[in-house]
Amino acid sequence: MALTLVNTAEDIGRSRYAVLAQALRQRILAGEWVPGVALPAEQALALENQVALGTMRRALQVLVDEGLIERIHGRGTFVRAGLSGASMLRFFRFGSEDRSVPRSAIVSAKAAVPPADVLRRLGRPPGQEVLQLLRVRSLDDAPCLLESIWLPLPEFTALQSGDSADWGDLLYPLYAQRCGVHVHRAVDSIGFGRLAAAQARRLGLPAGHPCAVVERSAFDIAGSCVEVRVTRGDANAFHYSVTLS
Amino acid sequence: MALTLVNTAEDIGRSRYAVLAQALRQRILAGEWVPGVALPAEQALALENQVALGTMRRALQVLVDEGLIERIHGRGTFVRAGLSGASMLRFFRFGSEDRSVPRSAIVSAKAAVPPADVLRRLGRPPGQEVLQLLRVRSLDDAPCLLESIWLPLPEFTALQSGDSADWGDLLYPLYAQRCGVHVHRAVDSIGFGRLAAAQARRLGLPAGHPCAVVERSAFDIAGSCVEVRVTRGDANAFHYSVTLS
DNA sequence: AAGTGGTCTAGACCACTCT
DNA sequence: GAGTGGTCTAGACCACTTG
Repeated sequence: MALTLVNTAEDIGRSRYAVLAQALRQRILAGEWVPGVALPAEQALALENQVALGTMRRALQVLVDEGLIERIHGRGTFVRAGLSGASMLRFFRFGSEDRSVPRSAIVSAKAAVPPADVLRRLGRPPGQEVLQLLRVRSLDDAPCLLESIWLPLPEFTALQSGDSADWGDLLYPLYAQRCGVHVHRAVDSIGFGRLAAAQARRLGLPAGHPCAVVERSAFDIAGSCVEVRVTRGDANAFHYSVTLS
Repeated sequence: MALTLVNTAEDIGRSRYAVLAQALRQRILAGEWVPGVALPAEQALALENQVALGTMRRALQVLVDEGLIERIHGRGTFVRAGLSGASMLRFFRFGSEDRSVPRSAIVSAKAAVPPADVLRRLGRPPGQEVLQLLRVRSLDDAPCLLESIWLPLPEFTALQSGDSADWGDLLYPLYAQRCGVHVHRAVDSIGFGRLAAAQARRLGLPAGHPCAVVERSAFDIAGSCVEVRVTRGDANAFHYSVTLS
């Protein structure tokens, strides 16, 4: 299928490569190309759209900068696979020096109606049930992070019935394999709080202990929110670095 | 002065525009061009270096991406001015809705020998004196942030004698005007702690109250550390957002 | 009107990957 | 060797800013 050669109202005044980038973006979001399979060569795309090579290259560069595609010299242009891991560990410095992946234990997995703000973030109507996971992550058998995770249904029904013992330590690859959901972008919102008694017990800390709270909204390539997650860990272990320029 | 046309050992295997970018970068760091005055036109630079216009444009784009220069359509290419404000307020949500600049009060300003790690970050030998500022920032007359600031000497001698009453609420413009120091990049390292009694008193909070601690190292365009700052504020007001993609 | 950066073209040639 | 993206050229024309 070739790009339709229309000049929509939004196109006027915009540069050629910006219009091309937008057209390509829409084809990617529509699923015309999937991760792992190469897009047509830049030559072919340029011909198809009757622009010079350099113009098409520039349009593709826009999508590279957006993180939508990646280009590999000699191999081709690919839609970027989802995030494999966006470890919460980057926010904490626990004793162990190695940056190993912490062990994961699913405490519970059941359908439930979450708080209203979680449903809003998931873009679901009030009162709807979603899949709720409770997870404890441990380093050297010491629990360090507590996670509440909400996943929309029916997208994640595949996780509802199965045995969580063989899920492994990383959820995002699991989402991709079992549910075909690829996390492409995530927003982490950091705050401060205190552990409720039940939470403290699981982490081996006293009730009311200060904790860092990371609220994550994860999105797929089309921009739909596919996961809401709240992670809590000892405030004393929290550490994060930002650069301004 | 024209660029010297030498092929250093580091240049082999590197693209033409990368070599050009490096050469321009060095001339900028050496102070050949300063903020506010335009660089030569891309045409002139291309001629001077005997490359095509597109190649020079690409080299300049590298420096734009690095945040070293900015290009303004119809006006020219400029070395970027320093950060005007890198407000600590972006880490906190205090009551007042408007994102106004908090009032600033200098509590003390004196030469002193700082902790060893501060001297190390400033790249100064152990035992050397630097200028130490203690500052309280307030919103609606309520103190909200406490700052310890260390500035290397003799670069900041101009601030040692003067009256701090007329310094205003933003320090970085002051550094630029009075000391000729332009902050170009800053690294903020975030953690949680508790307020010592003296600190708590200044913020109107109980001793031992949880606080967020932001440790900043600020650098000039050449990469020298020109300020170390430790900011403390109520942990309950801390809030920050990061996006992964 | 003159000077600046921004867009676009139509090529050539190079470097990398896969078969 | 064939196919991919990466670099580089030498132009033309456009859009924006300033005098």
